[in-house]
Amino acid sequence: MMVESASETIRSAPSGQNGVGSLSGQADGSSGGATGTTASGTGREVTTGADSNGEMSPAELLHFQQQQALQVARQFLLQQASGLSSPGNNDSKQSASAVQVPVSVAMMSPQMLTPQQMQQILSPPQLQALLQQQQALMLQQLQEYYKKQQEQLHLQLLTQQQAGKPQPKEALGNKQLAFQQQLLQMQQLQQQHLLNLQRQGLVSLQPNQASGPLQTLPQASPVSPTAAVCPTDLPQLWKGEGAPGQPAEDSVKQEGLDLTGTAATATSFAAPPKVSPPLSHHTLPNGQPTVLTSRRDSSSHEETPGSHPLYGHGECKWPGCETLCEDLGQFIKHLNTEHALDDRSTAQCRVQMQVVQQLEIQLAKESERLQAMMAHLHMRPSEPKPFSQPVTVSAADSFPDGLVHPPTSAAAPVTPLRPPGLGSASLHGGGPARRRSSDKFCSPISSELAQNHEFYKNADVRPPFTYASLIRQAILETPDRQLTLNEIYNWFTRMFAYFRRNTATWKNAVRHNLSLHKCFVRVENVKGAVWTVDEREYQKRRPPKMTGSPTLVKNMISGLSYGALNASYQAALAESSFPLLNSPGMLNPGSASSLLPLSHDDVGAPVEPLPSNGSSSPPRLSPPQYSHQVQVKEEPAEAEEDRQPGPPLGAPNPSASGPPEDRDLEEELPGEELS
DNA sequence: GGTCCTATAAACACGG
DNA sequence: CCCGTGTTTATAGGAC
Repeated sequence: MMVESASETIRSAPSGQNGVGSLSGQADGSSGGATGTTASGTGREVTTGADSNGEMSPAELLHFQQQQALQVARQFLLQQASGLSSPGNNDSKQSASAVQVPVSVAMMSPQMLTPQQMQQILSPPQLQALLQQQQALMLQQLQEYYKKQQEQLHLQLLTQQQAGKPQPKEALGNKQLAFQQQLLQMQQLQQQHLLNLQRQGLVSLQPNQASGPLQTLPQASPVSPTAAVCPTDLPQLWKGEGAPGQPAEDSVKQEGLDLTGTAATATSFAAPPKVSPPLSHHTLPNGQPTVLTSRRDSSSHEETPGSHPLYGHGECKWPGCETLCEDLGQFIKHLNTEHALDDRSTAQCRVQMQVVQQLEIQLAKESERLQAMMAHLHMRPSEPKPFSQPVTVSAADSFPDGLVHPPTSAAAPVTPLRPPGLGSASLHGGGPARRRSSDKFCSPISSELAQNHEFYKNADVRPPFTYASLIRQAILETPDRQLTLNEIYNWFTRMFAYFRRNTATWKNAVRHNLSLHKCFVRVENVKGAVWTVDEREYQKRRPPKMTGSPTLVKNMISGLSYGALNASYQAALAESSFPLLNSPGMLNPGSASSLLPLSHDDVGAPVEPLPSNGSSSPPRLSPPQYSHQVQVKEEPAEAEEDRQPGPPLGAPNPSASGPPEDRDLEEELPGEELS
């Protein structure tokens, strides 16, 4: 989809690789480019089990099952995510393969799209409303359900007691057993719910089959999940296959649900003319690497050579699109034509992103619940939670240094699987701690980078940042805030697989940028020259525009301008039949801004670094004011910059280190006034 | 259509 | 002379 335009802007990979810059050792072709992996790695996690309970204590059982439920949820999340990212991987109508991926992936992958970004994309009010609704409903539902289960349990116990087992001892034993069973049942039901949730995206799964493995309990669900819970307004989310008789399709249909499902249900399914429940079906693009057992239903497309995540069962899995395609080729064609980069697709993408986020939140909640349960039962989670996230998803949103980032399935296609729990932080060569400090005044690029560090590092993908911003980032990541040219080179190659491969040209570009932009100041040193960043200059020159990943940028921009957002988003909503969101009331820019820390990417967000200045009329600001603001922002950097260049390195010429700044200031202020 | 910004390519200067 | 580093110029595409 978005690839097309992307390739347009990002003019392919540098063709003529004259061996000019011999970066000697560093260009180890280790990058390996976009080799396999894909999201397939998800398939196994949940392995059923759960049956041999006989010896487990209720608490253990509980824990175990909760874990499973969580895993299932996780799976679902991953799939959702992969579904998101997938579209970009194949449709390569044009060429520039290496380039395309990044853009599209960057655009859709949750990994790349940080929660913040997602939030940017979706108007805060929308998000909030969604979240709240969904959560409320889910909670309500679960609570009701569990309540009922417990009641039932109680009842059963009573019954048993009344039935009067002669021996008290046995009675107790029975009681326990009953409890265990009940617990197990509850857990299984819960798991089922989760599975349903997952399944909804999988059109293919048949209710019976799906439930098969689960129905290990004899008294399996006297109370069908649905029945138990079922307040009519319940999100279909849980409805799923609760009712055996219900055709999978049925439940599937609502899949739009989770995300909005709630909302949608609550209001009504005002399916727009064109596409009905848009989000529906596709959600789980193709292949669900399935969680449970190895059901073949979903068929592991991922693995199949000629598969596409958005293509399955002969039809396009794009949200709201069920176009039948005979073969992959036809599908690709369809994809490129029908789902090209446009407002609609973009918006749909956003919606999908929200779906994922939604699920993440749910997972977090479940996780929290588990912990609470465990705590209550005085159990300490024995097994290391594979996905243990900070329980509160919101935490991820606010990552101070943008290091934490949830499910990374998005990057799956290209990056080596990384331990989910592991933030990219740990991988940061430079050292997270160090960066942390600098982040304060680093542009968001840092967070973006931090979050997707792994991705860029391993994927031969062109980072969606300008050379200037990258160089700056490299420099600012340094304690000294200064780097030699060669060190900058190294940073590039270290941080981006892309720059490991396409050497020559970008080095030239780096040099060119260093020389060209006033924001880069060259400081003579004992051992040579180092480059530093003049934040003032850098900030000054940002407002104008942005380049890098056109699509990404575009999206970010749109995310910033509510007008655009609303337009596209509503378009999507219309198609997605999310009436609730569509209601004007939901879109409230005012609250939006207050809720979201609109952090833009350095790439395209001129505003961030200079918030106060963000009024975007820098030049107009009175000199004192302007300079003041800048200084405040910059102080830390400057301070270091001032000292570092000189003293630490021997500073033969103190004039070199100190002056540059002053000089700049002098030079700049006038310039500002002029502009 | 003009302007600004960025990317890319390439020529050239300089010093080690 | 080669190489790395810097500087500068030219060209092209995208965005406003």
